[in-house]
Amino acid sequence: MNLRRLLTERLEAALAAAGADDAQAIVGPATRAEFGDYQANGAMAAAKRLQRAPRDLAGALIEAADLDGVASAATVTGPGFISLTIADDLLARALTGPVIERLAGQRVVIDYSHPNLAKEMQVHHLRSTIIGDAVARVLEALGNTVIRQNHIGDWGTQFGRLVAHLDDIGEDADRLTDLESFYTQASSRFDAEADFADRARQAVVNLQNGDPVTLARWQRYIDISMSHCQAVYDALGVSLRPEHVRGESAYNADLDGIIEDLRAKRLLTESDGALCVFPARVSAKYADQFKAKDGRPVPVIVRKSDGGYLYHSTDLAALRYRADTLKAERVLYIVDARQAMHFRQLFALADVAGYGADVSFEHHPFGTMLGQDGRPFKTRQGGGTRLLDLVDEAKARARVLVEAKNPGLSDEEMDDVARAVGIGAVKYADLSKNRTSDYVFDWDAMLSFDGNTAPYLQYAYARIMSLFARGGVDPESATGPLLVHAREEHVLALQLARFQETLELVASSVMPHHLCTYLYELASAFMRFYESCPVLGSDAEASRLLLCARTAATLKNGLDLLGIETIDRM
RNA sequence: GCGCCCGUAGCUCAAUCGGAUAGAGCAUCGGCCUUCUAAGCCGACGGUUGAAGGUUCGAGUCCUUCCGGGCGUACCA
Repeated sequence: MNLRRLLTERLEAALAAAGADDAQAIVGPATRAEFGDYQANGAMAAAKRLQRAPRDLAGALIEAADLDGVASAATVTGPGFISLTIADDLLARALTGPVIERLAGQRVVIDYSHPNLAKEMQVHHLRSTIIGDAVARVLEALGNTVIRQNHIGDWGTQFGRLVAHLDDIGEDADRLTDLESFYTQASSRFDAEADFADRARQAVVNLQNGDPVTLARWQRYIDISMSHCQAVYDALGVSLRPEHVRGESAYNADLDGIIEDLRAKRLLTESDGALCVFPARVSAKYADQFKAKDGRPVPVIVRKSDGGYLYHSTDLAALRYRADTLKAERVLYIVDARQAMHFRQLFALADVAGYGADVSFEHHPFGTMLGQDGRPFKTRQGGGTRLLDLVDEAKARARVLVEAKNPGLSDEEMDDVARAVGIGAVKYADLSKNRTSDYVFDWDAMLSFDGNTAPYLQYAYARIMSLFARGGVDPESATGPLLVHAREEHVLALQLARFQETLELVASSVMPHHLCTYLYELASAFMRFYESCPVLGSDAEASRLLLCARTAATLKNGLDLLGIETIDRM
């Protein structure tokens, strides 16, 4: 049940009846507890249009709106706010319905993770991978058909030297367990050995020409590198699988056709030997965009002067594939904010070429991951932190804490808790931030288990499960009915009923931190309830057990959508 | 130079379409375990939202200028 939508519908019907047809009710959580549970701010703007006194209109809307069984109180406050308190009967119904309501969904392609297979996964791959995965899970849970696309970097000149190096040392997998040093070796040989550099360049040509032997070597390298990525996904609890991979190389065969199509549509201009599209020239819509410093239009190069292709070409082919073959209605690119210009150009290119005209293409950027020194993580010189190392360290640090906090657990349980807590902390630290600006990678912040963190949520869950274990009650059998007496019970029930609207907000905004904030507030509401309201053996036991069971289910569902484990004991 | 993004408490971050007295956590200080896990709860302290104007009944949010930071800016991705 989506309370926000319900209130919006009821109030907007009243607004329409009052003569303001398309006026918005603007319903949201109340900013202060004294103003009830929700507030509607739309009366003031509508009053201006209708030339009425805001407070009078707000009062009339409360009279006219069908709020029976929805709001137990509705009052005009301040200059014309409508303050609403949700009826406990409605909360009782919300708490016995499905935890997540599936809606009529869309076909949504999500492009995320996209590691560069030339090297091992580094911490700067974390954000796209984790954010994209959470978004994919939320959209799926709400009834969308989600198509994950791992657009891996598996093509380009750097693979020439890797293939040449692999050629020299043989396919000894042992030498490839450390991709990082393999890449470094290949790079330094490329710089130092002239004949090696020649063979590396020849390998690039052979790859592009489809030479079977070179392709086999390349495939061997890709397979090994990809299995490293899969190990990271598995360790992180990321839902990406090999079948979601569709890398840059998959579009090779489409590139010539893309160029021919652009040529046929008279969009191409040759400039310094390169084939370009000038969005500012071919469409009045972009006349004021893509300008250089001197005001001249800036081109998007789709084929280099040497005949080679660039990522604009590959991304355009991928875009067309997603629109035409995958039949996407919405395509989400979870990519670094530094690529914002690239995506503006890409979407403009698709627009003038007529690809996916009725598809919503959306770039959802995130800030760069910085080191403690405030500088971006170095990747080219191999100065980054391997993701697999990060996972191991997170588990090790969590394990130390678990041993200190709860020595009574078995060794196996401690491993489970350390994994769930350590990895959960790392993922949650990233997911809980909205910032499109930069993000400081900080071990201490990630592994600090206080405040708005995964362990706090996991602990709340474990406490509830412990309560059910102690009482010998199956959470499934806790069906109420809900009877609200204490203030803490109302607040907790209300927060539980807000899960649906929160998920829908995450789906539309593509911002998982809203779910984190929600879960943190839910856990807080539960902790306060738990401190002040005895459950087992109380007069209100059945109702309170329902609140506990529903909180546990919501925490588990919510954390699962974030890709974070829950444990029954910690 | 031009373009995009950012600037909120000592620190890390919230603030949904422009709403009411800008909220959390950490840190600091003070309380609460003989009953459901103290990885918890309660309280105190902490703000000219970078600056100045403007629009509005109402601005952290929108507009202008300036200051500071990050990123991007035709053949890397």
